[in-house]
Amino acid sequence: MQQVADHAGVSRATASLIVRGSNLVAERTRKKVLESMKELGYVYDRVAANLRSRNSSTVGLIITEIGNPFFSELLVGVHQELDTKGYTVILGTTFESAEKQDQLLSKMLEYRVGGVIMSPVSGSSPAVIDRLKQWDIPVVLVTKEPANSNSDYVGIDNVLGGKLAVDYLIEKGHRRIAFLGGPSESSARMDRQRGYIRALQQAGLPFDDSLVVTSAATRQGGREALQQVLNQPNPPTAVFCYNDVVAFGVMLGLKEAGLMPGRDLAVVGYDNIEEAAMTSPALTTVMASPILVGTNAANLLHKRIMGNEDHVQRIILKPELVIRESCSM
Amino acid sequence: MQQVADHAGVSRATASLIVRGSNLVAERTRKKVLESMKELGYVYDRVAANLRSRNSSTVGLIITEIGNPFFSELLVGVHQELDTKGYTVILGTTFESAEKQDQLLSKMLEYRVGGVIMSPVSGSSPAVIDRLKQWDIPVVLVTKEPANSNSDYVGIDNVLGGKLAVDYLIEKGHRRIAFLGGPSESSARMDRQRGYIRALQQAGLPFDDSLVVTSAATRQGGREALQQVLNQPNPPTAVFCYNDVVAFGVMLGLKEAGLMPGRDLAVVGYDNIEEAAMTSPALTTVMASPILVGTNAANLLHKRIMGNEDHVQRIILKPELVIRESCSM
DNA sequence: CGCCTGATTTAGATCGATCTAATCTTTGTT
DNA sequence: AACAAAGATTAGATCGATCTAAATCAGGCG
Repeated sequence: MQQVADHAGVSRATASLIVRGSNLVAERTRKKVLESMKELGYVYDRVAANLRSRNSSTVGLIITEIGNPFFSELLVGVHQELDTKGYTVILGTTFESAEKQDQLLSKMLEYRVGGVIMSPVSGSSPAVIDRLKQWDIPVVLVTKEPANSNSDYVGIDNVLGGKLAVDYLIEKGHRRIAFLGGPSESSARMDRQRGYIRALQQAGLPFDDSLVVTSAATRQGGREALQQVLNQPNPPTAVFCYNDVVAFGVMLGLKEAGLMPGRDLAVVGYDNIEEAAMTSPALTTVMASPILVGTNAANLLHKRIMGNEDHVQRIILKPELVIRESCSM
Repeated sequence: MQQVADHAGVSRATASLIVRGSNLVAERTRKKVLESMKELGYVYDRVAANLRSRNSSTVGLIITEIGNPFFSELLVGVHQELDTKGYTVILGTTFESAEKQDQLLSKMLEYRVGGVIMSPVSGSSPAVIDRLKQWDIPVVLVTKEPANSNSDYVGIDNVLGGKLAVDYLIEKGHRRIAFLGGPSESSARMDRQRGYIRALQQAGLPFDDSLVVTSAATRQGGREALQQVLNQPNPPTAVFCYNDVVAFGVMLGLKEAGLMPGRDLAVVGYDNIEEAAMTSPALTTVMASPILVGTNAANLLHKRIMGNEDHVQRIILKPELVIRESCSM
């Protein structure tokens, strides 16, 4: 920058004003300096700039699992939205490990990010988040939140989602409905289960806890959960799955057992990831619009960083049931 | 850091040595300073550190499309590998726009990344990459490369992949085989087409260019390409698709037209993304192991950054055919 | 005890920008 | 013509670390 300034016959300070697009500077000088920059092939050092000005233009995104399309779609939403606002995203994945999550948060601190969007590891305490807040780094939680965390939150009405799914199954005539998959400590899972129970109660159906199985939120988890429930003396006629990925595992497991999803067992998923429309039978599922969660979170974080929001926000998106063929009995 | 140093009764320089894990410092002092850090809640400022020491510990990853599972799996590979080596990934998506790609490269420069892994936009010239090299920033290209770029490259033997797929279809008795989808300028697509043509020639089959259709590398693109080829007077009995996502679109289109993939038209994909095993019928496809591409690229970049590689590397992974049910006629 | 050697520690400059507060130029007013 | 107000520019300190080269310290030896 010194070189540019010298070449254009101005001071460093003036050159600095220009790269920042200040209107304090005369049009003639601006042109002159801009030319010098082009001529010398000057590259702005955003890192040095951030160091001095204390505002970061980078934000951290911490998710629990990158393999799950729900999160990669959420990433798309966040990324798109923040990109247009001029932020740079630095990415971290916890793989559901609290230790990794701590490391990542430390890293975000060390990089002095302007804010963080995170989906906390199931069962993590609000303390980890307070660590960021202590440094005045805004945090927006997505999809899950630790009990009584007092943070901005963007998520999905999981109780409603669970209820929608199970109401539909009941309406279709099912009376033994299982709830399969997902990690037990996850707040999202607990809410979906709450919806499940509420629907049963409302229909006067008994709650049978042998029909509720937790597992990893993966295909493999879904397969295993299905085994447990299928081997019972009185197996269910329908299953509501923690998410679409689990549902895929369940369908895979059914096929392996020579059973036909939709005919021999009704299956409902959750998330409505793109692939849900492509399986056979196409998956009936609760639409959670991960991209929308992402864009909302990004917008909220942006406002927070700008200081345009004063009190804690909670954005709860309403899910909808997408009916396809996996329960057409 | 000044505060920590004062509190521990040492100088800034000593404290700095300690955070960097130097062995020049006495064990007793180290302990003392580490304690002061804990007590004062000190947070290392990696940004400031990078500014002075000129080595970045962040690397850029530029991909063309985040929605495509091929890339999100590649991202997983890169991310995992670089994570363990202590790098931080900053992410960019070009959406196949050369302009966006330029912007992203500028951004990477401004952030003084230590290196870049990128899948260049189809048809981009080597000039954009030279811009980085001029600043001594190592670049590893993945999956596609501009004509005579002289860079490190990790990719898949697409000619072989195309040949494997079409050989198989020919062996199954097909004689009219289409090649559908993908952007025309993409080097990956051109190579797969080359393999397709080679297989036809070897079997003494004629090349009919009305059976080759380009499109966006998306589901929708696949659907559209299918229409074109299906409305012909003499439609094909098998299609080889540019990638799995396109193949999904094709299968969707077939179902919409009341046709059954595998029975009425054989379908082969490319990539072997996770979902390929889950569709119905399960997709026969060429396994390209995006994760492996990612980890290889990450390793190569790491070596380059360390200065452990002297001459240009090209890593070409050999694909394999994964036979499932989508051509079981 | 003084000197040398190797192990520790440190002062001060530096990375590339921004910020503050002051200075230098214009322009407008009476 | 004198002076104030507005407009444009700048010197020098600063952000939080690292680097260089020099200073300090401890132990061993003649």
